[in-house]
Amino acid sequence: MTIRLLLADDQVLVRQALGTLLDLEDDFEVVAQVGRGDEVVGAALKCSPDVALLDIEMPGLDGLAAAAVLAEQVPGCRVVVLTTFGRAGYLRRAMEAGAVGFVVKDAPAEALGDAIRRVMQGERVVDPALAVATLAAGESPLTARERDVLIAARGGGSVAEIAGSLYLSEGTVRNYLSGAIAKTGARNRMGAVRVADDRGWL
Amino acid sequence: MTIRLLLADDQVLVRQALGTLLDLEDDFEVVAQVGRGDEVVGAALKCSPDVALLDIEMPGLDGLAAAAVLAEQVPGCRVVVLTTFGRAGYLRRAMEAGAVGFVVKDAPAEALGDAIRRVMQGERVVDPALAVATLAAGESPLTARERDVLIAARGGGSVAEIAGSLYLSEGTVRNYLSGAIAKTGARNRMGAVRVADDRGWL
DNA sequence: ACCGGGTTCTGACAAATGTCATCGCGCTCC
DNA sequence: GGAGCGCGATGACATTTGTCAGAACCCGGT
Repeated sequence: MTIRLLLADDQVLVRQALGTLLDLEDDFEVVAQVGRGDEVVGAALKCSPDVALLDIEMPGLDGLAAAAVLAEQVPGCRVVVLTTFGRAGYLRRAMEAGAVGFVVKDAPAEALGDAIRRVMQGERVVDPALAVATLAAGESPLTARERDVLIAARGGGSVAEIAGSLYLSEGTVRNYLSGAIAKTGARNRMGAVRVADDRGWL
Repeated sequence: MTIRLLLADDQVLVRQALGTLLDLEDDFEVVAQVGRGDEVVGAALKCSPDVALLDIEMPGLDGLAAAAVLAEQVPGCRVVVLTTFGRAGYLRRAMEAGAVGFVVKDAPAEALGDAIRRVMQGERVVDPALAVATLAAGESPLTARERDVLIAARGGGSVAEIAGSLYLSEGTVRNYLSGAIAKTGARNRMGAVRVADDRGWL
């Protein structure tokens, strides 16, 4: 009984290479490959894979959102997030989205096959070091609006532009920014954006 | 006569997958795999590959710097840069560093094998669309110091911190920053960092 | 009914940032 | 040898940011 796999990664070369690698294992069979997040569910419905390996950075729909939709619409398919960055917030959000495994791309190749087999046994698989880092980063202390403002600030606009895009007054934006700067422990906007982004609070 | 390959990429999983994929081709043989830029030259000297495939983002020494050293110390080895981002400035710098090929990771797998075979024929291989984008982005208009200041600013520090780290006065830093903001067409530091980074000027 | 917290605003203030003119130094190119 | 350019600095200035206090509103919980 082979394990049927769906592979989603926007980098064609990486996806094909990974597909080849996994197909060489006797008990794996790659039944679908997609390059966009919004193609994941369709492919899963058609090919009914046992496990979906999702990258996070994808056009259309990001891997975390795709994982959430998949968990809801194709409950028989287990989700393993396979991504470049072991950023703390990603892991948290992946788990909230219903993923049962989380593998970073700089793990050795055996770790991936191992993870797939273990999630098929019903286990949850996460790199222990990453799990610790996630707990250390903690829950986001930002309010919803502070988060919005930081996201808008990420593009590099002035307070006036941020205010315009969110339909807020400039003073309000400055207040939220001030709060976010305090909560992140940064000393200015750039630092706050950086810290919040790294911790996965955005 | 098989083509001997050296593979350098910091993500173990991607590297192994790529190695497997390439090894399946009859005329390729992966003779060395490394995960750090500063291991490239040593491995090349020991294994004398015909072509080195280098990722840019690597710890130790970045792929572009590694390419330059390699071109100088192991002239018999052709360099193909294989990277995630088709950022304009990367291509320019790769060529200056002596690379003869440039492949982005979201090209189809055949493109990679094709590129390797063509550089072995003495051709230079670059994705045409990327070449156009590079010409459009143009040469960096930044002076060396403006570039330094922007790099220092990327971390999110204040003018005082940047000045301290570069041993400059605060006024001087403000002047350079001002010049960089004007040249990038941005309206503040964040925008300037963003634009310059995207264009590969950093 | 009251309290607390998040949202939104205002106004005021200090600090940081961005702009400009100007200077001197050293280098290169003609 | 002078013109031009990048580097480094200074000082003055306007603008933008960041901080703080206060006030109104809505909502959920006690």
